[in-house]
Amino acid sequence: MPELPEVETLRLQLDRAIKGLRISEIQILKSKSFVGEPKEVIGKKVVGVQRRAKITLIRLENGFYLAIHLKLTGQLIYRKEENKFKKVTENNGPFAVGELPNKFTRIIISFDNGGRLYFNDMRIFGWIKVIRNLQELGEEKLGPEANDDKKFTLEYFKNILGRTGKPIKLVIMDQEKLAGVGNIYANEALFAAGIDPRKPAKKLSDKETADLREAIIKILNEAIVHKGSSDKDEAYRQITGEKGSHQNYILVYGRLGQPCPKCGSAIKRIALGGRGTFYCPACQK
DNA sequence: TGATATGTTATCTT
DNA sequence: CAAGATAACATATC
Repeated sequence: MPELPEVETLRLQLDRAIKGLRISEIQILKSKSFVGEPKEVIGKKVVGVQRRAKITLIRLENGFYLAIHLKLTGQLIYRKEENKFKKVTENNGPFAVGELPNKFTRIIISFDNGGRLYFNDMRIFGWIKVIRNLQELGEEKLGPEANDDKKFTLEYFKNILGRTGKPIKLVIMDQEKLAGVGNIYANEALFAAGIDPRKPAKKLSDKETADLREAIIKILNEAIVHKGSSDKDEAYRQITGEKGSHQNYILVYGRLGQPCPKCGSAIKRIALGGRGTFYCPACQK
C-alpha cells in the first residue's frame, strides 16, 4: 500500500517533473475524489512538492496546496505526452498502467507544458483537496515523520510507548503518534526487531524500544531507495507507471505459511485492529 | 457468491 | 471525557 516510502518516492519524482509548471486545467471525473474549489489553483505555478505522513502536497505560488491522499488504491501518473508510455509487460490485474485515462481515472490535472497528472483510484477512498494551509489537514495532530531520526527520537518513542498497553503494532501505525508507517512496514519492522506484534507497548524493554525505532527508520529509508513496494495486488506505481522494487525485500508481510528467513518456522497470520498481521512465532517474542 | 483486503475516520462503548 | 474497539467507506478478485 502507499505508505511513507511510496509517497516519498512520488513526492521526489513529482517535484522533478512539475516544479515551475503552471496548472492549466483540472478535470474532475469523479466528484467524490476532489474537495474544494479548483479555481483557487488553476493558472497558478507549482513552487514545489512536499510530503507530510502519507499525504503529497503540491505547493502553489499563492500559498495554496493541492493535498493528495492515495489511501488504498490511489495512483499518480505523470505523462508529458498523452498516451506515450512504455509498453506494459506485466500481465497482472487491474493496476497495470497502460492507456490513460482508464476506468479508474478520477482526476486529470493539466499543465502549461502539455503534461498531465492522472489520479487513478479504483476504490475511490483517496482524494485531492484544495487547502490554503496545513492546519486545514489537521497536520499538527500528526506524529513525527517515522523515517527521520532527528524528529522521531528515542526519548519520544519511550514516552508514547509507556502510556499505553495497546499492541505495539497498533501504536506504531497510529498516525497521531508516528506518521507514515502502514501495515506492510509495521510488520517488517517488528520482524526485524524480533518483537511480537501483540506485545503491549508499555512492556517493551529499553533495548526492544531502541531496536524497533532503528528498524522502523532503517526499513523506511531502504524502501525509499528501492522506490517503494508494488507487491502482488498492490496499486502503487511510480509516476512513470513502473513498479517499485522493495517488494523483493519483504520478509514477512503476506507470506503466510512460508518459512521464516531467520529460523525456518512457518510465518503466522493473525488479525490486529482488523488488519492482517504476519509474524514468525519463533523469532518474535 | 460472499468473504477478503486496505487507511482513515466516524461512531459506539467502556 | 478520553481511550479503546469496531464499523463504514468501494470495488475487484478468488
